[in-house]
Amino acid sequence: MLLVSSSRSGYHHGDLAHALEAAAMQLLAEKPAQDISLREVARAADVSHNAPYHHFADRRGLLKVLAERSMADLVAAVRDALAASGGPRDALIAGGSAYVRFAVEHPHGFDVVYDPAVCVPGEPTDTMAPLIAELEGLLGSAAVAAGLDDAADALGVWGLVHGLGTLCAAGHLPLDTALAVVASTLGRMLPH
Amino acid sequence: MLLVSSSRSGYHHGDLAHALEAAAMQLLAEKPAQDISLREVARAADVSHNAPYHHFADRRGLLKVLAERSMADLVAAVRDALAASGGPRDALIAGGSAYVRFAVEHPHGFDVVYDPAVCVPGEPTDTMAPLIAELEGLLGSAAVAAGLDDAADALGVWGLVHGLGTLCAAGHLPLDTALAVVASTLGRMLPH
DNA sequence: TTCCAATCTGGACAGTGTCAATTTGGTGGA
DNA sequence: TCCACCAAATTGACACTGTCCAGATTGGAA
Repeated sequence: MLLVSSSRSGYHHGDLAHALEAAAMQLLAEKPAQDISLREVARAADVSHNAPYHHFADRRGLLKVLAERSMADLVAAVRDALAASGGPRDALIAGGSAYVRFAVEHPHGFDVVYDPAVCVPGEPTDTMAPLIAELEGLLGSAAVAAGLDDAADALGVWGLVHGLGTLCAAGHLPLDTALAVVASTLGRMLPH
Repeated sequence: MLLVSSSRSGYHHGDLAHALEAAAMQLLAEKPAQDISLREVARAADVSHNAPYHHFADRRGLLKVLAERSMADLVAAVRDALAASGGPRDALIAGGSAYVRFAVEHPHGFDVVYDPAVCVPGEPTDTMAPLIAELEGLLGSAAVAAGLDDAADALGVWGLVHGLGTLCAAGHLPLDTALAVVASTLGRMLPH
């Protein structure tokens, strides 16, 4: 378990909020958010067990930041995949595949993004809300460009890749199977 | 918070395993599995904080049983919906809708079923494995009956309803929207 | 330079999962 | 009938957690 480079000069840390965030993201790569304790994060940042409370309201506050960072990464992965692809059909499949791949490669980050105990869509964060909107927008316009024509179709795409990503991350089906299902199911949905 | 009728006669409980299970299922209707403590369940069953250890290996053991019971309920809901419907297309849509509805109506039960920290598909339980197989079988044969033709299609159906159920339970879209998406997306997938 | 507000520390408390040692009460064998 | 035994349940203890509180320390503004 690596420590985050703290560069402390003395009593005051300087940029503890980011240090804690970085330490927590490192832990999130190894274990589920549920198993990450505030004290553990404080220890990793080489700071007293109470220091985090000056930068996050509580444990949930930290997890919210982890969710925001993870969501930004997820959106970026989908955005890049969409941009890198040729035709609109391939782009939609590539975007969906990127979504599934992210869920499998960053299972704990993916979980915390959609954990209702961390982020309640009813009370969206200023950072999280636009990210969700962007994700829906990316999938929606990719779906339209590929030949689908309404909001329900876009949500269908989201639901499909989200479900496959979740099942895949939980170990219920292997990644290559999930990716094949993404391609074939989207292929069935699209007009041909 | 109701106590489960314990009918204790004395020092020995008689059927503590089931009493604990019932108490925990009752708690699961109100709060996520993550927030249910072993001691709380023991208290609800009117028993010492260590009594559960004679019936479950540890906290995870209890949660596994909750997952098995919840999965049985989910499978039953899908099975009933499939059986109650007329044509094969309607049946598939009804089964998918039942899946989504279960996720929304029993969000904590649905969560614990697919929580990789509770049930790892790599080491399946004797009770859980056949339930998962039955669920896949139900969705698979319904998909085939409706006109889809291979395993990938069946997994696509599962992925779609699982994703929509998860997103819906997490509050990312309302139930009626999700049900409409189930119908329209499955309609697109099916040959017409 | 003085003083303040933000930051960090230590101590404390209730709650938790789990281990260990102990008590209880029914059951099978003499 | 009695007694030894065993599973079930108990109390006690420990380390760990989130969070509240009071005090210490600091950088920077007045």
